[in-house]
Amino acid sequence: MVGIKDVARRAGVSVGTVSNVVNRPHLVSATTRSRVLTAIQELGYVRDESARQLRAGRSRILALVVLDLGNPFFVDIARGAEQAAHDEGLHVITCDSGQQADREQSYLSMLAEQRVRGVLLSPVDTSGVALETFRRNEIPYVFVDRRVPADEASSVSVDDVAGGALAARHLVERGHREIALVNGPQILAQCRDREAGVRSVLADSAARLSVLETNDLDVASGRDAGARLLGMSPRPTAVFCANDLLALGVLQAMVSSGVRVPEELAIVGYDDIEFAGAAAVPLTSVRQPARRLGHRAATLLIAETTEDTAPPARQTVVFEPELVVRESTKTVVR
Amino acid sequence: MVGIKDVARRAGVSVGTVSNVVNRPHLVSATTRSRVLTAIQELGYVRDESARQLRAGRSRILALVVLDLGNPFFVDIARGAEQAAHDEGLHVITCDSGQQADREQSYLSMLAEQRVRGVLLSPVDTSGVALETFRRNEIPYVFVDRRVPADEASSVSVDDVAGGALAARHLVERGHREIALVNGPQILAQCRDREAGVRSVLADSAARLSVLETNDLDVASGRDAGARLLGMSPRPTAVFCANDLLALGVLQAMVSSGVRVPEELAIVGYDDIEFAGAAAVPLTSVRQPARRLGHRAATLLIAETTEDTAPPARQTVVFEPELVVRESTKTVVR
DNA sequence: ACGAGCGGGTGAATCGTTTCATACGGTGAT
DNA sequence: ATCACCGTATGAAACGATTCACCCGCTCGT
Repeated sequence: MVGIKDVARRAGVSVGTVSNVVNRPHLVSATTRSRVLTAIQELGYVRDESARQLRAGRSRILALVVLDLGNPFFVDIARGAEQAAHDEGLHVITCDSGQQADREQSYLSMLAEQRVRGVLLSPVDTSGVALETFRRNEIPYVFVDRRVPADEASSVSVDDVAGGALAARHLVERGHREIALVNGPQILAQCRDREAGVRSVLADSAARLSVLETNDLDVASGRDAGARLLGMSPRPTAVFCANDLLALGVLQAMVSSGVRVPEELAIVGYDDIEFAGAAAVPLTSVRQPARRLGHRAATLLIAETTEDTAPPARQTVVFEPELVVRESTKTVVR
Repeated sequence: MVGIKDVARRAGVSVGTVSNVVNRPHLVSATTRSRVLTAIQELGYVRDESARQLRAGRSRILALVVLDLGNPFFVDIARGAEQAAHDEGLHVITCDSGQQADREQSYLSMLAEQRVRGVLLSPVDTSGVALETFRRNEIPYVFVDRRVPADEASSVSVDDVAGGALAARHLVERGHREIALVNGPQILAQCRDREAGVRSVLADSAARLSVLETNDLDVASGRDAGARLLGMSPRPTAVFCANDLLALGVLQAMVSSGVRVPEELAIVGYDDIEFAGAAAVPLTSVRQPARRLGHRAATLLIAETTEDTAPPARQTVVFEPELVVRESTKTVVR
């Protein structure tokens, strides 16, 4: 494998000069520079980032660890983050923890060993012990889609309590009195918060809430929940699902067993992924600004890594969710 | 930042011994080992992969470059690849080229600089010049979802010609005579092949084909194509879309302008992503074994990187697609 | 005429790890 | 008594790039 020494020999200069040509071309005379550049061309020299990084002590890579890449919501976050990173000449690598604490931990260890420049994290493990390593080694991290106290770290999130409330209020206003919540696992703060939002609204209403908890936040779990929903009595007239994948699963279960949506069951989802509007019955959903979330989080993280002077103050950014009403809740009860 | 030297000092041993504790524990006596391990614990030592890699000459990372992470098909490929890599103690980083040759090139350069162990590539750029670097530096690569001659590289793909034919035959058998193909850009081999499959079937039939080409393979492009479709006369009675995202877009356009599916327009998609079955009208689609694709490709790649003896023979794996019939083509014409 | 300053270039030290030749005390065979 | 060997531990060389102190040959100001 060709290294900087080979280039230097070929061009008849020292390795220092080659390095300068690559990194600070203005320090090198035009003639030498072109001689070096042709040598690089001819040999097909590609610089070795690991050596570069060893010397520099840190890499040019940001990491993003998400809960589920199968959820387009997180893909959008990734896109926002990548865009912000790209503008700074950094790269983002995205890791899918699949909502499993051990996989998350495995990725985090890997990232620490890689000495990534910083980490964007949408955590499973709420305890934060996994981050001890980063703290010790001064690798900055920013939480995405999860609010944390500002003294702990910066975070960029969407107000999930408000989002849950938005959905619940909508259903109550439509006249529903038997409402179900199909929620993901309680370890996820998003799920806890959305439920809290729902409860805060329903407490002041005449509506009754039943909660079905699923293991995963995916379509298959939604189908299961849908099946369970069908067996309930009294059967709810409306269901709020903790995300759109669940909602699509529930909807599939209804369609396949001939239950009409929204006449017999109204459905509200969460995230407003692109597929929500294309569903069997277009889904009412709580929209989150995913791309902006990712972009903003990456921007914050980058600011923390470029510590010209003092480390910048931690920030807690909270976006507001927005209700998008579609067919799946078009009916009014009573 | 704490390094191996700090650990060595703390434990009162040499750096070589610390390295042995971490990498070949059996070479170290139990007492020394535990002394070193506690030192590691106390100091919170995390080994530096870049140094490790510099010495080793290559990393423990595989890369996967896909056309569009917004397409669940590629997410499934990624999952399959990750699983295969994980079993070998390797990690996969996934890059989204967004079907743009320049972004693809940018990622490939980055990966070469990182000296990744190998690359799984679903290429935009058909020319393959981008791979010159990998060839020179002996970084193995395997094509995913794209067949190439075996003397060039291994590849794992699905027979797109057969897939296109499958869809077309299905529509012809249903009695359709005016068929439209909503296809993605011709630079993508997948699109060319699927079209070829369609044409091979329609040539022997009484059906007429009109082709609408889109710039991207996403839902928005599908909506546009749907709108164009509505303006055609005679209007096709069936449409085959080069992937499910396009199909969902077309379907949305039909629903929002009151055209009944499948009565007025039958739709066939491609990939059979999870959302296809949950669509407004569940989509007939050509299923591809995405996970197996990724898993097999990674397995092949790994085999190429562990060159015990001679480099293994290049392989060309081609899976067969499968038609999944749903509501969107349930009608019979005439 | 002499030193300061400058553009352009050099080469060695450095980053943190792995690995390999070497050392050393002890044991068993000859 | 000598030697070979074993288990264990050591320390230095290597990996490839960056960086920094230094050097050389010029020009310019005084």
